[in-house]
Amino acid sequence: MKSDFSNQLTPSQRQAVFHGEGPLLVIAGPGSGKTRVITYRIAALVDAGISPHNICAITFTNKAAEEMRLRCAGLLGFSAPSRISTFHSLCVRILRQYSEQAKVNSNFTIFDAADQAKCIKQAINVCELDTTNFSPSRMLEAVSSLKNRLVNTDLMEQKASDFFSKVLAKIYTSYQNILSQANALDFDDLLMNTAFLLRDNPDVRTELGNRFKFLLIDEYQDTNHAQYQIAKQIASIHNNICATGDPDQSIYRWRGADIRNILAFEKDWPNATVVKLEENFRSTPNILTAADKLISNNSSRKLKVLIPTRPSGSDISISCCDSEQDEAAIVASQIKQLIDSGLSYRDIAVFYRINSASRVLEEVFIRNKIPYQIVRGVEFYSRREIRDLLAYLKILVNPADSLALLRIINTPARGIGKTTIDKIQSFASAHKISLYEALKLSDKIDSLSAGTKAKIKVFVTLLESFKKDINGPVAPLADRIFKDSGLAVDIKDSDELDNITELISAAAAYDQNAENPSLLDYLQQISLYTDADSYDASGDRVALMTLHCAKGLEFENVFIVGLEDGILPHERTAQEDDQIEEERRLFFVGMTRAKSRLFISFAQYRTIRGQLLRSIPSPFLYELGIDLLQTSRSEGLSFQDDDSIEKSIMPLFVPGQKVKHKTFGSGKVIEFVDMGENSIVVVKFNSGQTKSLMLKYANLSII
DNA sequence: GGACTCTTGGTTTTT
DNA sequence: CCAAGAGTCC
Repeated sequence: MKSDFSNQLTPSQRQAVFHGEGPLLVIAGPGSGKTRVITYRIAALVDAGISPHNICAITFTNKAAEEMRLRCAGLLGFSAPSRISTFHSLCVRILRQYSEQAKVNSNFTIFDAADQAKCIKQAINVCELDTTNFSPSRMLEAVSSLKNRLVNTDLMEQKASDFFSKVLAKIYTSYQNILSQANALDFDDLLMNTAFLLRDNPDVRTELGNRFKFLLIDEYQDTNHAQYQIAKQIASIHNNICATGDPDQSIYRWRGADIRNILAFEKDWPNATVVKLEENFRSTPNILTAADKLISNNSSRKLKVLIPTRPSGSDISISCCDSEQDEAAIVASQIKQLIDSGLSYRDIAVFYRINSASRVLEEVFIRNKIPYQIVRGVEFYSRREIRDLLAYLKILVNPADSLALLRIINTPARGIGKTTIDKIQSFASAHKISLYEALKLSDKIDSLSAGTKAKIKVFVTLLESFKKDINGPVAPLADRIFKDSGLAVDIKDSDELDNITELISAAAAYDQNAENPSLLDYLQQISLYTDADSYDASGDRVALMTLHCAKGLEFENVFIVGLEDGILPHERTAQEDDQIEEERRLFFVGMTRAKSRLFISFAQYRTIRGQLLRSIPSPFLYELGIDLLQTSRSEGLSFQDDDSIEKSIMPLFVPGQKVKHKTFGSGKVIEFVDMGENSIVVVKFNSGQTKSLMLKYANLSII
C-alpha cells in the first residue's frame, strides 16, 4: 500500500505522512495539500499496523470530517473507521461515555445560540440587573470566553475583584444554574467539561490515551485553550500528537482561538518534528504573489513563503463599483462571461465579510438566472417550524429541558396560555421540580380551572404516547409527532412543509448511516451541525458564503466583494492592530481559495441599515501590490479617466502633512494613493485611529 | 388567550 | 433597516 501513494507526494509531504511515533507539527501554507497529508497519514498508520480504532483525527468542521472519513474509507478499503470528527463531536461522545465522572447526565441537551440568549437574559434578570447595562450578547461573550479559558464559576467567584468581574461572576453562576436545571450544556461547556474530566480523572485520561494512540488535529491555529488542554491531556499518555495548521490562516481569535497554541507547539512537545509544506498546488503565481504581499503586512507572524507550482494565470481583477447593486451586477456579468467561456457554475464562489451582504447578490442572481447556493451559519436548524418539531423530540429525551417544553406547550395552540404557564412555573419552583413534572402534577395546582387541567392532561398524554417510540428509528417518530401534535395543521406555506420534509429525510439518512443510532445521539449530533456543513458541491451552482465559511475550501474562480474600509476590515475591529491583522488573514484566506481567477470588488456607496453611505476602498487593497488604477481601467469599469482636476491638489497631501477633518479632528497623512478623482488619503488621527479617506469627499483641510 | 400594532434598540465572523 | 418585545385590543 505504501507504494500506492508515496510517489504521489512531495518529499516533505512524505516526511509528514510516514512520520512514525512522536510529536509532529505540520506548518502548511494554503493549497499545500495539508488535508491530503492527514488523510494519507491515517492510511499510512493503518498500513503500519495501527488499528483504525486507535486513531483519532480532529477537523475544524463537520463537513471536513465527513469528507475525510470518505477519503479514508476509500484509501483503507472500507475497513473499520477511525474516529474522525470535530472537537465538539468528540466531546459529546466522551461526556456521554464518562457521564458519571464528568458529573453530567448523559441525556443532556445541547443549547445553541438562541437557547443561550434566552438563558443569559434570564440569568441577568435573576441577578436583578438591567439588560441595557449588561447586554445579553456581551455577557454571553464574556461567559464564553471564561469557559474557553477553563475558568469555572467557582474560580471566577474567587478571582473576581472589580465591579464588572463580580457582576460577571454572578451572572455566570446563575447562567450555569439555569443550564444545569435544564440538564443542558452549551457549546463551550462541551469543551470545558471534557477538559476538566480529563484533568481530574487520571483513569479516564489513561483510558482515552490508550484508546486514541494517535491524535491528529487539523487547523491547530484555531484551537482555543480548552481544546488545547483536551488534546494535550489525551496525547500526554503517548506523545503521538500530530498538529497541522497555518498561523497565517488563524481567523477565530474572537471565538477564543489562541494562535499561541501552534506557535508554542515545539515548546510543549520538545522532541517534535516540524515539517513545513510551502509549495502551493492550488493557485496561480499571480494570486499567490498578491496574497503574499498582503500577508507580509502582518507583523506578528512566523515567516513562511508561498512557493507557486502552477503556471502563470490571469491577473487579479479589481472592480470599483458605484453601489452594492452595481457591484452585484458586475459580479453577475463577470460570472456570465466565465460561463460563456465554458466554465461551470460550481467552479465559482462569492465571498463576503458579513452575512447580510448575500441579499443583494441573491436578488441580482435571481434576476440574471444564475443558480446559486448560500452556505450559511446555522439557518436551517433555527427555522421556527424545525425548532418546534425538534423541541418535541428534545423533551422526550430530556424532560428537564424546560426551554423545549415552553416552546411547544402551546404550539400548536391548545389553550395553555401565559397565565397558566406562570402558575405551573411557580408551582414547579415552589416544589423544586421541573416544569414537565409540574405539568404531570397539574391536578394538584389549585389555581387552575378544571378546563385548563383537562387541556394539560391531553398534552401530557400526547407526549407520553410518543415516549414509547424513542428507542426506535428517528424519522418515523419525527413524522408521527409532526402529524399527531397538530404541527402539520399549523403549517402555512409550502416552504415550511419542505423544510419539515427535509428534516425528516435527513433523520432517515441518520437512521441508516449512524454508527449507533438513537434519538439522543441524533439530537446531540444535529445540535453541532450547521448549514456550512451542508454545502453541496455536486449541484451546478455558484457558492455564496462568508470568508469564515470559505476556510478549507477551494474554487477555480473566486469573487470577494465589499473590500471597503469598515467592512473588510470590519469597523468593529478597527481599534486594535492585532484585530486588523486577523482581518488581513481573513482576506488572505479568501484570496488563497482561488485556483485560477480572483475577482475583487468594492463599492463607492453602500446602504447600511437603510442609509446610503459613502464608502472608502479597503486599505488592504493597497497592500496587494497591484496598480489599482490600471487594473480597474483594463476591466472597463467605473473608474474615471478624467483625473486632471484633482491632480493639482495632490502634492499637498504628502505623508507627514498635518490635516484636519470635521469629525475625526486633526491628524497626520501617512499615505497618499493617487487614483485621480478617486484618490485616497490615509490619515492617522490624534485620537489614535487610522482612516483611509476618499479625497474628494473627506473635506480635509491643511493645517 | 391570541392576534395585532407600535416602539425600541442593535447592528461580524461560528463550533 | 430589521427583529424582538411590549403594549393594546378583541
